[in-house]
Amino acid sequence: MEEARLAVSRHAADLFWKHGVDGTSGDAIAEAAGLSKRTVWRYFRSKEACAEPLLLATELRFAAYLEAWPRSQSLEAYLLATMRAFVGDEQYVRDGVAAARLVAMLPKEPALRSAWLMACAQAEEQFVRVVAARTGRSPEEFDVRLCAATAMAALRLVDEEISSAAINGGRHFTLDELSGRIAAAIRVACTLPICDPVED
Amino acid sequence: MEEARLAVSRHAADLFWKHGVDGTSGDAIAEAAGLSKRTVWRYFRSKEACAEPLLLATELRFAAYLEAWPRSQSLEAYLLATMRAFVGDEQYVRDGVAAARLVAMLPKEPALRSAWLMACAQAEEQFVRVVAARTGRSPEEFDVRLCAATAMAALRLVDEEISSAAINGGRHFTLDELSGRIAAAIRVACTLPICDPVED
DNA sequence: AGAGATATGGCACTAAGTGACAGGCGGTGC
DNA sequence: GCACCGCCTGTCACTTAGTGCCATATCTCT
Repeated sequence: MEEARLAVSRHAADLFWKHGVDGTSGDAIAEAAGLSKRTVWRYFRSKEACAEPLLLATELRFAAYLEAWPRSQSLEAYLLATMRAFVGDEQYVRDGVAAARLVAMLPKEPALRSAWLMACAQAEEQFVRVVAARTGRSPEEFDVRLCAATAMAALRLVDEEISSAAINGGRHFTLDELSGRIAAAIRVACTLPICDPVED
Repeated sequence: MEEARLAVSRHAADLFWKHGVDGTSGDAIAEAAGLSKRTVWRYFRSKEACAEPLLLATELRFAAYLEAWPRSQSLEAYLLATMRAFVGDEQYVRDGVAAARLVAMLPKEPALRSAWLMACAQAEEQFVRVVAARTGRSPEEFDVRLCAATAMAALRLVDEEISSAAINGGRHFTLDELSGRIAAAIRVACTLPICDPVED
């Protein structure tokens, strides 16, 4: 079910990238995904929303890995390690490129921006759990949610910057650069001390 | 023009509040605003987007006041003073209540959430300018944008919490409480030292 | 007065999105 | 084996969000 939505999202992202959001119809998405229009509208509330699962997938896998973040490891070390693991996963890399393309077209496509922000908002939820786990506090606490929100804001900014530089600017990034910039931004943004090893 | 959009937005927000987003049609908004449907769709790309100007108005007036933030004053002092000024402005208060209502219905109305996030994203731009001015750095710098993003994330969270408590929970807030909580959250979230008086 | 830029309305039209009903298909009980 | 169930999907008619195109009003500049 969630996997099916993601599959549709991959096709939608591809079409959005090739023809723009306005240039791709709901019918085209349905056809590319091999589904009836009706089913597509059952999966998504709107055309832009078709982009969400793909956008979310990248952030979510990221967050999912953070859930497994050992308390004894620093953010930098863990991030670099997980990103090394990621590049072995072909699907992940493909999704990452597709997502970056979408993010890179945000300035031109206001409709995509709302999908992007919605995806970030969902990923924020996941972050709340990570912060809660790492600080041993409740996900309801304001400070916990605040820390998750600022961390997510940092990740979003870095993502936007890197995606634009890579796609529009043709720049290249090494894994160390990528994980380093993400970690640095998150470290600065976090309002709770979660980035360094925590003792139990 | 911008004023006209805001006027439509006020009517739309009212209808959204009364009948829900799905329960209000574009025609209804147009009629309430005394405009043709055609003009409404010229003003807004989508139905949800009709909510943006109102949502934005509150944050933007807030940010506009921050632009005038004297370098010698702390965040807390200035916020309290400006909010005292705000309550004298009837229109502002009405808009604030209407905006709070919309924010309070976010959990039930996914469509509104995207409008809300878009408004926050726009307000973030304004924040970038404030942070740049107060630190004497360029609005292009990553650190400046990061600080604006985290501050905006804090403001968003507080807004969501307070709106929900006030509208859904029937709670009451004094000006000191309001400005205090906003200031506290922003102070914690900021990644650059803009909250205290800056010497020139 | 007349040319041009800008804002609006009217109306036909396209495309996004929904409701209602009818299968298809994998369990589960017997 | 079959009847039953819940769940997902497709079809098709339908509503409503949203656009293209042209006519008209208003305003400004000369």
